Amino acid sequence: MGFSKRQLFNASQNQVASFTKVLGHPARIAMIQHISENKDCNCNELVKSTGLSQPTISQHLGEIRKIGLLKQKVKGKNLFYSIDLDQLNECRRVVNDFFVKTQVNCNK
Amino acid sequence: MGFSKRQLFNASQNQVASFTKVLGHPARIAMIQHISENKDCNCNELVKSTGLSQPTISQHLGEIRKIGLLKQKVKGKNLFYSIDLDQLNECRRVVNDFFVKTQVNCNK
DNA sequence: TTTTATCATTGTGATATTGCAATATCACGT
DNA sequence: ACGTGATATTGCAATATCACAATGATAAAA
Repeated sequence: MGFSKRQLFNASQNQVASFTKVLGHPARIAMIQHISENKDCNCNELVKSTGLSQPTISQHLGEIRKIGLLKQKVKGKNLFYSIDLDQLNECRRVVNDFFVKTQVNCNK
Repeated sequence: MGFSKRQLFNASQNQVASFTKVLGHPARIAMIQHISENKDCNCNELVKSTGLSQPTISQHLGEIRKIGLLKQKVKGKNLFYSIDLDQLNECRRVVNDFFVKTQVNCNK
């Protein structure tokens, strides 16, 4: 095989997994942190701060964008990235919900 | 390539990523939920509840065990799994910390 | 002792991910 | 128009992940 059998699981389970999957790489964690710490952060800055190549960074940015965590604004030839706070909160809520429910169930 | 360049990132970033990576698969989310909802849950029960094969479940259990989320006790030929609540809380704390810090940084 | 039940491990095929070089695109400045 | 800088896309190689069949290990039951 090699692929995930998503159809076996419900929407909520797949949602938690799709959020956490994107967070499951240290480069993406570092990138999200860097973007949050530096207003008007562009791709080149992420390349420098991580030590990864520009295509690799661009690809990771695409993954982060897929779950809606990224906002971008064009300024001339530059693209400045920032975190979509609403979606970050949604992501946090979904993941935290999973933790809380699991914990509550354990204590029954 | 194909491997992650962990050495480029700090311990905290790698820790968040290693926790979320394990949660980044719907089968493991479903398994953790099922274990939390059913005291004295064994491997066979997870096979039935997920629809995945026994070796696959065993492999996922190994991943969950790696981050310390699993406790197990032998009862005859059965192995009963439960969630390690302390580690679940630790995991929750680490992940939530990431969210909180990111959010705070965004608002500066 | 043989069978049966439960779970882990190993081996394998299929697919996904990671990372980068090369190239493409696009907007600005000259 | 041309060159330059910033980012995305493509193509590729290396590695990791996912899933399962086959097998191994162990302990209760027959």
